[in-house]
Amino acid sequence: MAETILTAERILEAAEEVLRRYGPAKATVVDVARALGVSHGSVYRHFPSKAALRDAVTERWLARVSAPLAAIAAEDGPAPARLRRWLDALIGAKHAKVLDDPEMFATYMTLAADAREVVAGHVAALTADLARMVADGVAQGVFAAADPQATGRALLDATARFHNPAHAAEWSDPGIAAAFEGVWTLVMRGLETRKG
Amino acid sequence: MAETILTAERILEAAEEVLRRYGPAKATVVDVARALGVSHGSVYRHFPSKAALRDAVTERWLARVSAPLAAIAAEDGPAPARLRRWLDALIGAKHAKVLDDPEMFATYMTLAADAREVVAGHVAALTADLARMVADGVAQGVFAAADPQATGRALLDATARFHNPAHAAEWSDPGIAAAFEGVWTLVMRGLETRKG
DNA sequence: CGACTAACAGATTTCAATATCTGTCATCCG
DNA sequence: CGGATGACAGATATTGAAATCTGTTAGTCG
Repeated sequence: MAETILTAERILEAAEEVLRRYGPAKATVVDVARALGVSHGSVYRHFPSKAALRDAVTERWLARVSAPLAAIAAEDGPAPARLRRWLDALIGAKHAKVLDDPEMFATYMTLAADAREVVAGHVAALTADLARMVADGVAQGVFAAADPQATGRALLDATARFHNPAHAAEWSDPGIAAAFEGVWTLVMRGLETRKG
Repeated sequence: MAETILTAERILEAAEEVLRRYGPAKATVVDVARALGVSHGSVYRHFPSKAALRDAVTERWLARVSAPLAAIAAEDGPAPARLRRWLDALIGAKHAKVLDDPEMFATYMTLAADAREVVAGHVAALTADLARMVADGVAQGVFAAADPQATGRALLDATARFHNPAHAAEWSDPGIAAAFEGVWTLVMRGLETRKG
């Protein structure tokens, strides 16, 4: 299997492993090439720069987060429960990642800070999921929202403390779950259609 | 004036100036003492450690932010407008600080990261302001909230993107004001009493 | 011919020596 | 005697020379 042809995919695999081992500060293109048994020049045939390689690693990682969420957003059934499931999945996935591999999480935070464009795409995908569920809720007559896209974004922003990595240090706070319930209650009340 | 007796207050003043000049990484207790024309041993008569001195500087800074907010929270009049004024003041103050002295803002972010307890007190003060306004709104019959304290905290959390320094990099985004309006609309709708 | 290598220039990082800092304390001064 | 000093030990930071890395390209190999 070491005889396989060198592909972008194999390079990404090796880059992820090298990042896991050495961390973002010490992982070099030379290390990645060494792990693959090729010269570092070969890596530059597939990625124009170290930054591009890191961006691609980041994109893969974010895709693994957003794929299952898109599946939830696309489900049938009542929008409110689906929205809750989606948020629980997003928040649960993030919290689990910090818990069971804090160093790798810190590594990805560093990568993401340098990959603003890739992150913007990820945020757009999440917003689209939320907008879809809001629109579904409006169609079902359970949500009131003039602009589902804007409301989707508002939901993402309002819950930032619970899923945005910038707040990761707060996730070990014992009151974090209660705090999320507080925000959930508030925004659900803001989303619901009025009775009477 | 250089003949004034050495007080904690004068040390804090000098420490702030030294931090402004050298930044958090290079500012030393020796620098502070030098600025005051005393030996660094004298500084340790007033503060038990460099960390305690930094904490005190941080506390002063946070107090300058929260004092005007407490005044707004304590005003009379309709709670919704007051709440909006309070949030505008908080967000406006933070954004102004980054805009007109980004380096000092970064310095304070570094200090705050090491002064978790002091920051917790600041957050508690802000939450108390919000809880008070929510409770006032309930008394005025314009807000519905079972637990004003929890709802106050939910408001702070839901608006974190717009005032928490961890998000400072996003504040130059041209869409940030619109994003705040989106969250404001959503949470106000969640706060209002239901008609009919 | 096309994937890969290897050598290179300039930029960045590492490492160990040197200098500075933190926190303490015996001592000094008014 | 209360407030300040300055010298000290151990920890931390700075510095500059040497090593390594990034990105390019001329050239090798199948």
